[in-house]
Amino acid sequence: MFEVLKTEGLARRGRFSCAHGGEVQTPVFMNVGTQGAIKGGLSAYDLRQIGCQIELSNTYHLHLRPGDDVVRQLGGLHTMMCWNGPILTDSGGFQVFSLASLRKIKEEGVTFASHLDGQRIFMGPEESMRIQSNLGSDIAMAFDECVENPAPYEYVRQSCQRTLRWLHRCKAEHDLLCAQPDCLNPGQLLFGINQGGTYDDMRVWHMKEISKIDCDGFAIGGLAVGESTETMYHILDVVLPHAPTDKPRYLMGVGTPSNIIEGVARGIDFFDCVMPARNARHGRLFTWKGAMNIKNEKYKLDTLPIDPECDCPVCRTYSRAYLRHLFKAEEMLAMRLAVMHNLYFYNRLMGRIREAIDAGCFTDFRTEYSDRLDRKI
RNA sequence: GCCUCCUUAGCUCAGUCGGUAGAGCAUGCGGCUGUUAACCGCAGGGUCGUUGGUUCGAGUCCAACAGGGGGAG
Repeated sequence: MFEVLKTEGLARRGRFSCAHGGEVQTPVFMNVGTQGAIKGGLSAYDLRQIGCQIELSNTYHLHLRPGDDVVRQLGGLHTMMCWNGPILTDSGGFQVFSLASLRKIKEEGVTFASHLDGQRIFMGPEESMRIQSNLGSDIAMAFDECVENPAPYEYVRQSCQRTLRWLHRCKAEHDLLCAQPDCLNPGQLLFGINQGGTYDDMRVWHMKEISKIDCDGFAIGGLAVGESTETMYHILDVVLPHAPTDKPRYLMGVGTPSNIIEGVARGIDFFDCVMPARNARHGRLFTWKGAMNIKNEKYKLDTLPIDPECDCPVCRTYSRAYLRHLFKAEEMLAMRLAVMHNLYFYNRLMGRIREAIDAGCFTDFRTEYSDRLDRKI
């Protein structure tokens, strides 16, 4: 189900298979469709056009709307959104962080006040697994607590231990659900999540503990949530030697193009991030020379494509000046084209990383691009 | 020609009892990392229509003029 095909230093070139859509080539970027849709107006058809291998949706958001029971009655998330490729569902653990003002954590789980209408929502490990089972995703994420950085050592220690206990409960419930005769996706996989804040010993202890559990992959969570980039890289350096080598490693919610290159260099196989889509909607576009703000006045009469080196459908067709006009005029086409370009760029970035590892020149690729792609132009 | 109201930032408008001016939008720029984000933040921008008068001091009170809206005839 996961195979490392080639390595260069710590970087891994692999392939991964799950119930839907055949093989995923890694390292891979998962395109984020939180509510079963890529924000910015992209369809499942568009996802194919921009080279998306695997899509990510969210347990908390789909539970609230339209409801995981509804999704199940519609045949599951794949059928509902007409995407027959692999889908990973995040567990709701990130919402413990992002909706911190709307929730209370206890041993059993987390009580949220719905961000839509305030209604009380209880979600613990079992609830998250049941919802993800109803969604029928290919990869379910363990329900964890994503702790903001920096956080006091003692808080992180207790949270980590609880997240570990939650993982045991997730695993048990997941096994139970997959064994049921009416299970929507009996082949659904489960990834555990490493936490531990910015504390080396907690990170390592937690990774060793979760590695003992028979998960199909392991994620590094709780990074890019307040700490410096250097700290994030340091934690990866410290924790990844303790992750199983025969299972995929997923760096959750990361990140910038440079973060991804540096993550691959440290042995990460899976990434996801809202950044390319969100920045696109806000007019920040990635290119092979750096990131541009298409709304800047200097593009008013610029007839070049967003990135002359890019062969995405947007760059093959439209000018910077037209994109800028669409943004200034607040046409929805602006966001759609911008998101298409940025996601194509991210998927192409992963493709070039894979090609580089295959060719044994990832080190050169890293040297050429790591400091360059986040830079403003 | 008569009566009346208006004139303050690029636009639409606030501005208290007279104490040398604010907002929204627009513009420019920045931020965004398992989405509560088509969002958030910062900045530039003013001979307060003109000329006089009263006053220690006028966007504010008075007069004339200019431009504009409305009304009566």
